[in-house]
Amino acid sequence: MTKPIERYNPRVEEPRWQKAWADARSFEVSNDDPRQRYYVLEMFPYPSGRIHMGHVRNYAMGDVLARYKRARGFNVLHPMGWDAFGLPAENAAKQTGSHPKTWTYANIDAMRTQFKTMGLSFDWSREFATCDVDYYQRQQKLFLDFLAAGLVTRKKSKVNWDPVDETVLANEQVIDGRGWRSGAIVEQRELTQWFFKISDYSEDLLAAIDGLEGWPDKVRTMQRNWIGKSEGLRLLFEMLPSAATAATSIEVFTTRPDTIFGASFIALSPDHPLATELAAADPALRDFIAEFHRHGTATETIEKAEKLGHFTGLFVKHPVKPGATLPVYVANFVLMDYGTGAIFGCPAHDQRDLDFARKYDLDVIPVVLPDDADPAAFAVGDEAYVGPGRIYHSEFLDELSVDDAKREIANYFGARQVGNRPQGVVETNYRLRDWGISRQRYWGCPIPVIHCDVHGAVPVPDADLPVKLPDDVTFDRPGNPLDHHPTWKHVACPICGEPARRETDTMDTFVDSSWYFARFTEPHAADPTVPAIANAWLPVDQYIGGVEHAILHLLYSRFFARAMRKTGHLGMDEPFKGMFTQGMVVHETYRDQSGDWVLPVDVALEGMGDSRRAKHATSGAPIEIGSIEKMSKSKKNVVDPDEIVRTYGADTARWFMLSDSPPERDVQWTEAGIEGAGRFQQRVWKLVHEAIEIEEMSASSETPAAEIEGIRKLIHRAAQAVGEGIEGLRFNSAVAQIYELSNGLAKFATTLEAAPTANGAAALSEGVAKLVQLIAPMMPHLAETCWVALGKPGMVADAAWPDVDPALLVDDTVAMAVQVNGKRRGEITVPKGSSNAVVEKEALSLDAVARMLDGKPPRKVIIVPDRIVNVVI
RNA sequence: GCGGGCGUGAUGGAAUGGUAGACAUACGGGACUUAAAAUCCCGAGGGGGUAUCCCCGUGCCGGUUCGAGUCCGGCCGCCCGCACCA
Repeated sequence: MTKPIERYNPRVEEPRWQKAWADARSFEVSNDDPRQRYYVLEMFPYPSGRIHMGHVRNYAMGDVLARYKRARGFNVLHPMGWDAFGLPAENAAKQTGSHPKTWTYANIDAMRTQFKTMGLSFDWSREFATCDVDYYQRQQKLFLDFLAAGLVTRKKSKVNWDPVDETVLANEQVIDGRGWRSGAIVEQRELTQWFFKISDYSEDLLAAIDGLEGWPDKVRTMQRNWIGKSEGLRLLFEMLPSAATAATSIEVFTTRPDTIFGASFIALSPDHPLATELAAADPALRDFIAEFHRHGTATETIEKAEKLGHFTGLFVKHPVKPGATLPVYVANFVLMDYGTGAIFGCPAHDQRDLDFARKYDLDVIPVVLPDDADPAAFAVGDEAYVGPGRIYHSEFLDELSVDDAKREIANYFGARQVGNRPQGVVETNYRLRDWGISRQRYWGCPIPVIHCDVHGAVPVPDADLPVKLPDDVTFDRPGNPLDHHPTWKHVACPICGEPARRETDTMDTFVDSSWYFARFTEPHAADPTVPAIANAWLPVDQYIGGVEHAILHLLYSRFFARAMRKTGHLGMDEPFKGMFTQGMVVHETYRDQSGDWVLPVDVALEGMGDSRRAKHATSGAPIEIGSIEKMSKSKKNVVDPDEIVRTYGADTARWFMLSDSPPERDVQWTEAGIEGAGRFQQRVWKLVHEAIEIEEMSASSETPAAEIEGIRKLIHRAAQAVGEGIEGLRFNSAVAQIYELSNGLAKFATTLEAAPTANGAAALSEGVAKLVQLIAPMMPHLAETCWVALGKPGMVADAAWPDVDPALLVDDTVAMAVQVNGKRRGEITVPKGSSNAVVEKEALSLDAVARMLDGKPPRKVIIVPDRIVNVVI
């Protein structure tokens, strides 16, 4: 090397290229571009004010794909916006006195700046926040259209009340009895709420999952389980007359009508109307129900073992055993909001029923015989038998399979009458409930409805949209500021003009994120979408986000697509063709001797393996190294992206995030890892300069053609493999391919420096130029700087993906492993496509093989052409 | 409890049923340096012979196969999701 190369300086180069891309509007996309479209979208963030490493990983992945697809000639839509409504803004208002709007937009500005330093290829001209009036006005329009189309309903319902956030939570937002955001124990309250009728689409949402081939199986399974379809029978039991109630029958839902001959009791939910009625005259039952409500859903995980019941004194007729009766209990394990809120218990074949029967000493009658069991000996102990088998002890169902018996008994009850109704009706039930969207909050999209004493809930006329949030609100007392506002809610009824009240509830923020992907296709349109344009872009080709949204957000968005289709805003049912859930960013945790968490930047590490020790970087106090966990502020195991960008540059951060782990798995952030990524950045830079200098050297000899071909094969194979890796979102293997190419080129450059050749320099130049293009999606700034250094025209961001010469992907000769009895003993190199006879002869003549054969002929020789030889002796 | 996934060197991880450990990180040795950093070269699954040879090896046990990290069955362990849904 004749002169030292200056180090690549990302602090200078990165801002320079970010400006160049912005000036050239490189990533702004036109809806009129005739090229094939590709829509890549990462889940938009909540504007907390600072980006974190999880964002860096998420958006780096999407950016690689977007830049790659651009290089492949697609018209790529890659937008960015803000999921900007929600409670933190109100909490900040309470704590700091700043207005939610001010706080939110300031956060957005800060995060936008941070995103820009990452060099992400977003079309910023399409940016919006869900709290923009422009956006939520259109969301109100969608609400009204859904309402008109019968997709919205208002009903009184028991709701999950979060006492800390003072708001209602959807079932899905309650995790282990606690609010998903506040962590407070959730209480039950009864309120009138607005609902989207997502359950109308239960079957459709379930069936369509089969077609979502670009989704992870895991997510598809989670959605199926969430929708929770089960097929069963609604069955009427006639009651023995009782003075306690006028009711004459109890309706149950069961998926196991085949076990009816094994029934030994009826159980009602504590919330069942009949239970409520009976409790009025039965203090003990009243206490039982009250006790149940005290526990509610909150402690269900703890008390799951204990099945408790209260006998009502009522009996029903056994529907298939004339003269027999079954006792009616109220039981704590029966849910009111699933099926009919009542069940029949068959203890032999349901674990819960068995636990209950053992406790209250009820009959356990087995009626399903496992296939190889002895009917005389088979008995149920502490474990119910829920598997397949033959029905027995069941008269006309005997000998049938479980499935056949279900059909038979359904027909039997279908043909009988109780009162004026069939005794049994086949019914499909879903776990999926309607989506309650009412929130008693200020910082959300106002529900555009006016309540009139005469006309009830009246939609706000389209012409009166938007219903804007008032700016002059205060947060000095609990509850909803919209409700407290002196004037905002007082309006005239749109029908009669008499004084009326605005709906003061706002929408669940999941509504905001259920259609933003559609809005991005034409973000400034007067209507929510321009269907022709939205339909051209959607579905999103590749959606990328965290697995924590695998159920709710994706299910709601799928519902929205259907609802928007029904109301003419969209033309497809499924919004996301490809879905990818990336893993988290994790880091070791550190604690000092008083048990307080310590930031990684304050920790000094030494040693390795079991002898690793940590101490405080400044005080030297000992630090305990804890488990590796998701980065979180509470455990302080966080690394600040700004800091990383300042120290190493955005490219290095992106590269490390992509290189270290498969994208769907968690990636462990390590100092060593980021440093290694930084070194690679410098190696590329150095290699580019070596290639330039070698080109300028005078060549006295020629590199042998075979060697040149070897290099060119390396180059073209890497290009091929990197492309395939990115297409398959296997970024880590694409990175490995780039490393191999770079190592190979560096080695070649070293030999050329000693003995320069013209043809060698040309091959090296080709390789380095292609290398720069291959790294461009991942380290775009470095690639641009190298591109200029190599004297290439324009920007690499606009360059086409390198062509691959298919001829260079195949070899004339092939190395075949030679095994003896399945164990590798050597290798032969033969022309590709060699006949088995040639291969066998070569293989058998290997020393190692000949030695093991010891003069005897092989028993068998298996040859997989061009792959492997196995000699069996 | 039910459902899904995963178990490979010190570490992250590669391997259409066909040469296990690519690539990276960490580590060790060497070169350069007054020294260090950086950089470059070399080594490396374990064990034995110490040369170029042999044995063992992808959580454990068994099976299918000429051949199993990969497929099948049964265990063990970890992770994720759902959780009284009749």
